[in-house]
Amino acid sequence: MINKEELVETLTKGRNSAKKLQNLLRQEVNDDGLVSVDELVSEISQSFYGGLLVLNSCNSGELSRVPVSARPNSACSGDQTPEVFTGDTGKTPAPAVKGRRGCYKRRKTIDSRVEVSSTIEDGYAWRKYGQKKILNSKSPRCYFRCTHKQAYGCKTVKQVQKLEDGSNKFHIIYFGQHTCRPPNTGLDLDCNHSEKNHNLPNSPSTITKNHTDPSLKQEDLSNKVSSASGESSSALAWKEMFLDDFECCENDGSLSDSWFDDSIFP
DNA sequence: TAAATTTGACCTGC
DNA sequence: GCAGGTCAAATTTA
Repeated sequence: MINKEELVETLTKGRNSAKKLQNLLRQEVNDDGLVSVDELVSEISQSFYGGLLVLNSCNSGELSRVPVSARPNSACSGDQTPEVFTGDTGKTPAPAVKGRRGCYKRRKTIDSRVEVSSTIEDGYAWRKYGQKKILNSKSPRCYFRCTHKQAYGCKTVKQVQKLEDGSNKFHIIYFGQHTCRPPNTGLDLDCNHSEKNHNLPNSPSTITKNHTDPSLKQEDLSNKVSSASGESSSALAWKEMFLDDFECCENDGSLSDSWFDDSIFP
């Protein structure tokens, strides 16, 4: 019997080590050698990622999500997000009452992936741009786009909806892949803009601020943010933070649909 | 004061 | 016609 969780962890660790090795080699090889080093390490990285995908494909349980830090960075070189038109749709839009509101094209479900997680945190910074009550669903659906959409044209969006099976988990659908830096790693394989990305604020504060207990004092929230914004462990810290909130509410019996309605899904 | 969130309006696709 | 997805003004927050 394979301990899959341990296997995923091991593969992820191996892949991260490959990244570090690449960064080290980059400092020591000349331009001629750089290409082959990059190719080699990328191949290693892709192999790890492929292994993780295989694992996840035959796993519908807790391992249903590939750790964000293990995603291949190749996505940085190409934006596959379905185009969201903000103006020119090919058709002549009816004159809007206010500006050009609503001139867009609905995204398709291709290039999307689904996750079920106990937390909506994934290490990336998201900005909420909408919320919608869904028919026959108690929980509204929230819409997020990458915070770096403007800065780097990262068109990744995600939809988050609380599951109604009583598991307090979230159904998350991602559209497109990030063209900004990987989450909280500080390590880039082949992002053309890796240098400037390293200076980007990428804390998950955006998405978490309104997704924690609203009764939380501001200084407490700040403390949690700062303590969770470390380079290597921030994702874990934020996950723990969420779990703390959930457990806290569960313990006093306040973790109910109304809790989500008022805080995460007001 | 800038950035993020909320929320009603508007548009697309089925 | 309806449900869902996105926009953007208003509001809130740091």
